Order: sequence, then C-alpha cells, then structure tokens
Amino acid sequence: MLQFFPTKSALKLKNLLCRFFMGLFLIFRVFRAEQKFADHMKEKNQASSEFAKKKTLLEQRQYLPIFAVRQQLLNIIRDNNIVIVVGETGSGKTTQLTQYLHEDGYTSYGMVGCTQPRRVAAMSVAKRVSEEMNSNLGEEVGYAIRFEDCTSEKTVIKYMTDGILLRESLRESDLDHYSAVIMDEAHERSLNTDVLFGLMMKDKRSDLKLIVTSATMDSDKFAAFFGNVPIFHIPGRTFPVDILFSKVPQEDYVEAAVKQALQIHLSGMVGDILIFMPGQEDIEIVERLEDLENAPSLAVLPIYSQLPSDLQAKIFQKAPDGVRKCIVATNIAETSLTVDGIMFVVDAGYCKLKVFNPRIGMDALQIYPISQANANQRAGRAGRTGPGQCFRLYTQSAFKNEMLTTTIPEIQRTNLANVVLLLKSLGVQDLLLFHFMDPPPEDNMLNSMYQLWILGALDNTGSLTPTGRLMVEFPLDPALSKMLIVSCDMGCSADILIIVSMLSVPSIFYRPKVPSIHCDQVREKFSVPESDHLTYLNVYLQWKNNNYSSIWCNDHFIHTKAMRKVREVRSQLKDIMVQQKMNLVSCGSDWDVIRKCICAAYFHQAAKLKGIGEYVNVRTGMPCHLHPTSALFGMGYTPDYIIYHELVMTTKEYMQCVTAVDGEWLAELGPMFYSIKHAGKSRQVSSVPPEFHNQHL
DNA sequence: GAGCACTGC
Repeated sequence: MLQFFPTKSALKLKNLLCRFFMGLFLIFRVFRAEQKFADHMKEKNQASSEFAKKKTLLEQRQYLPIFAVRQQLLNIIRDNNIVIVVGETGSGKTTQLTQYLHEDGYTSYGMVGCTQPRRVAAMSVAKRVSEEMNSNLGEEVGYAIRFEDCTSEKTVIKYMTDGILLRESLRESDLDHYSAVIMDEAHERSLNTDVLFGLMMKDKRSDLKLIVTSATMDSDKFAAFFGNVPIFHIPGRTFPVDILFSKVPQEDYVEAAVKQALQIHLSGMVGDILIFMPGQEDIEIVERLEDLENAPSLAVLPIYSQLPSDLQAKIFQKAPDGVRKCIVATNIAETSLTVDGIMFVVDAGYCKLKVFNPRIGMDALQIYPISQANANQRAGRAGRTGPGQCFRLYTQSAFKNEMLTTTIPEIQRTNLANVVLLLKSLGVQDLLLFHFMDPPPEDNMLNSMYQLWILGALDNTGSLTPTGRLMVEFPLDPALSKMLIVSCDMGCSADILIIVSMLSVPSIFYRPKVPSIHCDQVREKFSVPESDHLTYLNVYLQWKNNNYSSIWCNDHFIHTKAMRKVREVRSQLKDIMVQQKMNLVSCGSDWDVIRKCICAAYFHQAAKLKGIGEYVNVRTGMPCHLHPTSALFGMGYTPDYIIYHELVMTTKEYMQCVTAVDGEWLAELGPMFYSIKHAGKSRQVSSVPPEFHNQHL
C-alpha cells in the first residue's frame, strides 16, 4: 500500500505545481472563460485519476489465480458447450469469468449472464465488475434481483439471482438473450439452481455456452450429469487452516464450545474467534461466556438472521484495542456473510434444517449433523486473512463415518407445489421423468400434484387449468396465489393482497430478549380474536394510517425492515394483478368475507376442536396445537373449526397463523374433502374417505 | 404457555 507523508520535498513540489497551474490559469484566462477552464480541469483530473484506478484494478485482476489459466479456460469453453469449473475461494472466478467471455467476443451476439444464490452477492459483484470495466453500474455491467432491475439496453454482462433466471426462462424458454450463462456457486444446490439444471438439460440451445461452477466434492457428479463434460480446475488463494478434532464425542456441544473458546482466549494467541451453533437458542446460552469473570477483554457478539440489523452490524465493527471478538453464529456465517480477521473457528457440527413430510403435509424444523462439505466451508472461514485453526467438537471418525459428504439438496426436502406448477407451465408432461440431478421423493411429487389439483390448478388429466396458468404469474406459494385469485370474485382482493404480502415475509413481530408485559399489551391492541390473518391485516392498516412510520414500528414491537418488505411485495403483486386485469376491491369492515375467502384456498388445512384448546386435523385426525403466538391462543375463544397457514413440528405439532371458519364453509368450498353429517340437532363436518383422493393421481 | 437455520421470485 502507498502512503503519502507531507515531507519537505513534497511540500516544495506542491508549491511548484501550484505556481505552474496558476501560470497556466492566467494564460488560459486570456483565451477562455473561467467556467470552461474549470470544466476542462475537472475532466482532466477525472481522466488521470481514472487512469490510476484502472491501472491498479488491472494489476489486481492480473494478480488473481484465474489470470494464469485465462487462455486455457477460454479454449476449453470454445471447444465445449458445457464446462464444469472448480474454482476455489479467492480464485477470482466470479468477477473474471464474465469479463473473459466478454473480451473473447461472446457478448457480440448476446449477453453473458451469471447467477448467484443470493441477492447481495449479485449486487456487490456487479458493482465490482463495472468498476473493473470502467463503466457505470447498470450500463455495460448490470444486475437484476427481485424488486430491482439495474440493467439497460447497453448491458452485456448481467449478474442476477438464480430465481430471476428461472423466471426469465418462463418467458423465453431457450434464453435467447444470452450467449453464455454461468451458474455460480451451483454446489449450494438451491431449489432454483436444481430446477434450472433440469431445464438446461431438457432443450438447450446448441449455441449457448453453459458454465457451472462447483466445489471439488461435487465436480464429478456435475460432470456426469451434464454428459461427461470436462472439469476445469482453478487454484484458490487462501491460507492454511489447521484442523483439530475432538478426541472423544462431546455430550454438550454448547458447554464444549464455551470451554474451547475460553482455552483459545487464554492461550495468548492473537485473532478473533467464530463459533458455529445450530440456532438462536443455543447462541443465547453461549453469550453467557461474557459473564465468566476470568475472561478479560473478550467481546461476545451473536449473529443470526432474526437479530435486528443494528445489532447484526456490530460484528463488522472493529473491537477496541486489546479486545478479542468472539462471534457466535448460525450458518448465516457459513456462506451469507464474511467477517475479516477470524483466526479460529469452533464448530459444534450441527445445523437446523427444515424437512418437509409430504404424508402429513408438515414441515419439521430439527437439528441435524452438518455434512463434510459444511464442515470444510466452516473451517475455511479461519483462513481468509492468515493461517488459522479450526476446532471441531466431534471426532475424526464421526466426520468420516457419520457425516454425509454433502447436504441433502433442498429439492429433496421441501414442499414442491411451486416447482410442479412451474414445470407444468413449461409444458413438462411427466414430472416423474424430468431430468433432476437428484430426483425428489416420488411421494413428494405426487402430493404436490394432488395439492395443485385440489386448488384447481391441475385438471383430472394433470394438465394446467386457466386458474393454474394465472397462478404461475405470481411469485407465491400456490395456495396464496389461489387465495388472491378467489378474492377478486369475492370482492375482498385489496384486503387479501395485504394478508398475502404479510404472509410472504417472515417474523413481523419483534419480541425483546427480556419479555415485558408492555410488549404483550401492545400486541393485544392489534389482535383480532378470531383470526391471525385478520390480525396481520390490522397491523398493516394501522401502519399505513401512521404513514408507514418506522418509529411507530419500534413503539409497537414490529420489525421495520419486515414491514418495508411487505410493502414492496404488495406493490409487486399489485402490478401483476393490474397486468392480469384482476380487479382490486376492498370489502371494508365485513371481515367474514375475508375469512371465507381464506377458507376457499386453505380448506385442505383444517382442524376441528376436540376438548379444551385441543384440535385435531380434520383429514388426518392428527392432534395439532395452536401456536402460543397465535391471536387465538389462550383467549378462551375456541371456535369449532379453524384453518391454518402452516403446520410445523418443533417441540409439538404447531399450527401457525390460523383463522376461525364455519364448518359449513368447509363443506361448501372443499366438497372433495368434506361432507356435512347430520347428527340430531348438531351438524358435523366429516372427512371424505381418502381412497377418493387417490383416484385423481 | 412456546421459541424460528438460510435463501429466492
């Protein structure tokens, strides 16, 4: 790095230059107006500073490991339509590959597209590359993420999230605008990446170059999937990390992690510590590390996605001199954010995963051992600024014999209703024959098709109905799209639009670590006793009445960031509704209409009261519980029938976001499920035998 | 009377 000190000779030089420019100034003044001169100097200064910047950027580019193999890489891409690139951390693949293809002429007949699994990555990489190419962001180099299209007609290099490319392929299936597509970080195997993989194999243009980047572990599998295509290896530039395994299995990983961190801290070695924990709860326990009096000058900083952003920012701030940072993180720190200065990683070896069970239509959020790939990624976090150490709180044999090499891809453990709808709209006839790299369980596919049939998106032959076609337009789960579509006929679309937007954003309510009665009292002000959905509507309307104020949010224990996102989602959905000529009307204060509309899209997720505060699933008979955050919880108001938005298994089977409905609505709106049984005076809704359902699969 | 890893359109 260059440093400038105002020495004597430098001051002399400055004086000389000043005189020189003063002289110039006087001469110019004779011929030109002052303003013109100023403009000229401005331009000149800009040009020279840009030259300096360009030079250093060019030098930086040439210093990257990928530069040494540039020509080889371009040759192999020229000779093959699909190439797997293994690019280690720090190789420069993400910023350079696109530019090399541009320099090699690929942008003369189409764009070079590059997908990223995360929005921030797409934005920041595009910014960097536009600087390296000496152009303004959004011109030659641009990016596109949800809610933000920063590209123009000039754009030749386009970074985007994988979801954007997937949506684009809906509109033009052969990706005509592109001459080359790079799917970066494909080893993360996001749902969108996996669907794109299959589509790329289905009917790929013969002149489209596809470059898939992967980690070493998956490269052979990737190459085989795409038809034994070549693998190209780019070395990385990171520092070595010593890996130390636990000699014996640890019973309590929280305690073990705290002990290990303390040992590092007291050993006198310099550098910050990063501890990986599975969830928020464990992180809060580890924080008590700070209380240990014998640990001087240690700053314990938690980080997880639900943490308010001002507290999140703390991990990036420099600690005071002599203070060591000890960051306690979920797997958010594995890929999503990078902290410099980490020399030690303490890895508990667990993470939380959401796994979908199609048989009962329920997600289970559970703690699982991480995979070897995760473990290596975590260890790598210690080697970014210098040589590091990674302490694994599990044995070497556990690593080798008990951990999977890679994590089970999302497509095999998630509800596929959305994927099925998307593929159907792309004209994929038999989904079970679709070319997935790792096919999802058949049960899962059939269940999703069944759910789409219930919602009227698929007909009895399994083809897309007009309703289904309309549902594809919305970036929503099928039941939510359905609710929006139905609401137009029921005259409450403006209200449902808000509810759908609220449901598309996680965690609206903020609960402080030390729970206060005040917080609960404030919350009760919004509560609509018969419905969480209506409670959400209420919150949004009140926020709107308070001019979308963030102070109002803070005063009412509501996440401002989440509410802003709700507003964005609402506006995007509204645009689609207008475009699809769907009418936007509010039913005002007639909230029964809204409840009925919710019922029309969620009748398949209903529960019946059985005992005090106990519910059973109407279809499966499985006991389900109201979640304690529900407006209906412990209110003494227990309706006979409710529908739920989501069923999640944590410590119990919990229904999240519920609304009271009339039993008769269920029979009326979901006749394929329910019939009214007349038993004396009272009428009961009963489930239609399941054999009936199977006729349609 | 519970507690929610992370993404994305």
